[in-house]
Amino acid sequence: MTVRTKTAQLTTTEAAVLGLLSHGPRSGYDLRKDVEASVGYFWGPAKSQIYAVLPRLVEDGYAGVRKVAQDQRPDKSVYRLTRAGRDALKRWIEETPAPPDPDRNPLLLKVFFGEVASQDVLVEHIRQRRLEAEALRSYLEEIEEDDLHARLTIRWGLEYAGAVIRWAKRAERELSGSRR
Amino acid sequence: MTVRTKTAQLTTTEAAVLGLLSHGPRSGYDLRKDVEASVGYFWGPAKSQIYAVLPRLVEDGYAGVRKVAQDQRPDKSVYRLTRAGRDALKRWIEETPAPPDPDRNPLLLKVFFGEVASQDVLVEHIRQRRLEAEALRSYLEEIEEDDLHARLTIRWGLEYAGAVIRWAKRAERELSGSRR
DNA sequence: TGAATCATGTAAACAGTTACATGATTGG
DNA sequence: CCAATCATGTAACTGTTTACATGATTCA
Repeated sequence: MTVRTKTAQLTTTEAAVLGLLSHGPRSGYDLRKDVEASVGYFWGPAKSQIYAVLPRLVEDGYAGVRKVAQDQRPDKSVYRLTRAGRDALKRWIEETPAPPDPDRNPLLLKVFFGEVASQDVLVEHIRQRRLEAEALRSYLEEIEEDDLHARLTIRWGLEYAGAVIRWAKRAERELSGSRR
Repeated sequence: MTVRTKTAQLTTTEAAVLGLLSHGPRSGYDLRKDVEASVGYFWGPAKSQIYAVLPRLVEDGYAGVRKVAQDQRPDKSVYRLTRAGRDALKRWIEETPAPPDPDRNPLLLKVFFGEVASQDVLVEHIRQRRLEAEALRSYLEEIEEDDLHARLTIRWGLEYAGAVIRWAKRAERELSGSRR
């Protein structure tokens, strides 16, 4: 049998799920909603990942499950964080090195090798990225958050969006001015 | 036998390698050096990936190989971009949608769930990220680049580094002021 | 009637990483 | 003599995604 030691490192998705559970017990379905509403813009696992991760967390003693029968709704499994789970999350935050960033940026790759392509199409890609950033900015600007940690992530989102917008505007201008 | 259609989408690493080959014929070893000196800070595949990708590109007709015997040095395989390869790269740049960004940021996850951990350790993580960004900025500031596309990626790096530094400074200050 | 929501998963594939392996040559 | 550079790979693994599957209920 496979005995997994408690000190084995969490995957990022496992840590994210434990983190969400630290806000209270939830089902897999609830977690998916939560992700969208909170960490969604910097962490978005596939739903199948969430369902894959949950039983593993239970096996490792990081979470407990309780089956909840519902009438009028399908039954659900509600997971809650255990003390060991909270410790594991703490360890992950404190000890797991965060990989250096900026990492893997396909758009930049397109720009860097952009001379072989149509400049108009390239500009359109950049414009699209800018529109996304503008939408993110408006979305984040409207959030009133009183938790310090959540506020910091929002502020990062705003800082990031601002950087994208400034960069994109200039890039759009300069690439439009170049012959194609 | 497995017949791969020419129109199958490139992986990002394949596109990156084709892009590098568009600057002239190179061996796998050369490509690794190139990555470090150019796209390295936003695209860094493992070396084994490069060697895995190259024969695949040849199979698909996107690159040609030539074995070069060297005395005083191990032999090497020099790859060059074919016309089909250039077309594939162009198609990738123009047609493959670039995944929205910011995507997958483990440090932000740490910050968001940071209240369960030691604030000092958290601040240290952020400080570390800031130091990386400051190093990146100094590195990029020194580059004199006359190619427009390359210059745009450098400018993004500077914009990004600036955003990280501003954000981190404030986060460090605010988290240090909070009780742990 | 039919789309959206609630609710949970399986199977297969995939891109990419880590660790390992080999061996010659050059320069301090 | 030893570390670094040149040069190329294989094997095993892993985290994650995509596509598929099921079925009840609510609301327009």
